[in-house]
Amino acid sequence: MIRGEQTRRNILARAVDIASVEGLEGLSIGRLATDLDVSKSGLFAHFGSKEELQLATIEAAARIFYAEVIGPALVTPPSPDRVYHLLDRWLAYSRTRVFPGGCFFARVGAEFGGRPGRIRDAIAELDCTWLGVVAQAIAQARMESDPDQLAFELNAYARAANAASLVHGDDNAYERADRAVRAALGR
Amino acid sequence: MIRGEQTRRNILARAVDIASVEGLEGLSIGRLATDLDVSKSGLFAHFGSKEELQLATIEAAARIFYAEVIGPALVTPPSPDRVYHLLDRWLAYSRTRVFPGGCFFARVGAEFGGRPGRIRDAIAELDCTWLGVVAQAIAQARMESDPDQLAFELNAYARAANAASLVHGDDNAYERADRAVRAALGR
DNA sequence: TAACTGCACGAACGATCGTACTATTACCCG
DNA sequence: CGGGTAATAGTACGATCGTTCGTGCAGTTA
Repeated sequence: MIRGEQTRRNILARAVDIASVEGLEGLSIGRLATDLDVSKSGLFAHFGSKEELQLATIEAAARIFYAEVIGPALVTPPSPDRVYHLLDRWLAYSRTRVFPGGCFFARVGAEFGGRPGRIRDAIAELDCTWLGVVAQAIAQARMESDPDQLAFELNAYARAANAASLVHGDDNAYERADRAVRAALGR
Repeated sequence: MIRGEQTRRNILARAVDIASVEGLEGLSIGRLATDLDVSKSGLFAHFGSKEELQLATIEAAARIFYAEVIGPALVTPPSPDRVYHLLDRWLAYSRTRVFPGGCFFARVGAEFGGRPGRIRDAIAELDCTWLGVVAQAIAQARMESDPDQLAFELNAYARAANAASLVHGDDNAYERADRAVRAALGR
């Protein structure tokens, strides 16, 4: 019981890193097993199918995201500061490469966006959750008549910075995003 | 010459559609050949390697993008209208699924963003070109002291709408993006 | 000690990947 | 019309994909 659970944890810890760069399709069982020095069949037995491995990887990434971004930002009491803190944590989460391939969800969202199925559904739900947290923080701070609209715009800045930094290999976009966030929040 | 060129065109026309959904890695030569009812080896001979096929596919997608977005918008003379027109064409390009998987460059940019190489370089250059066109239009309209900053924000709205519509399967995000663009342009 | 359970292993499956050859067709030019 | 070249087809390769199966080892329970 205990031994198996620890192995599973190790597998997923490595899986999220690989998937953030190579995608959930590029995450091959053989490659993952080789990296971890375990047998392909032993690893496979933990999940039963590739799709289950992919879903478990998304779950693991979501936990990391929550611990890195949402959790820390929610220590700030409801206020405009909390909204800024959420975005600031998100930008740091991308910039410091909590996942080596940048934002995990941007990577796999683009991969499965055009393909309906359980994986896309899981990603969509997590995206809704994140946007919901931001919108609620905005609503609680009473800083905007349309919290969802502002949440959309703030999230757009963050995602754009993540994408630009990855493609162009520099950090300039994060400064642009920070400036845009501050302007949108009236700072 | 003529016969071969036409075949190449047919191949790339199908390739961009597949790659916009499955990515440039998911674009397999066998699958592509089957779809087009040609032999795998005959198709392969046109490019010599998979990477060359991928680069040619990016080139073909860029031409379509130019014809669908940049070209039409540039008929509007330099002005705030031109800036809005550029963004409006972009949103239509994504919403009407000129590529079945949404924006081709968002898809493959996420795929190769974390992986240096010729493909990422090609994507980065095209991204720079697009942002440059938008920034120049802003500068010519003299609507902002920092055209690059505004171009970043407008592009962010568009990309976010593309991603959201794909993942969530609805068109709401395009209205949010349009609202954000109009607000940013002071309309 | 005997039976059972959880976990990982190696070997092998058929399918598909990108790529390399050779053979065959189809077209252009003299 | 015939010869040469460009374009396509055919076949085969080694590698890797996801998956299945049977087996052995470790630890717990009876």
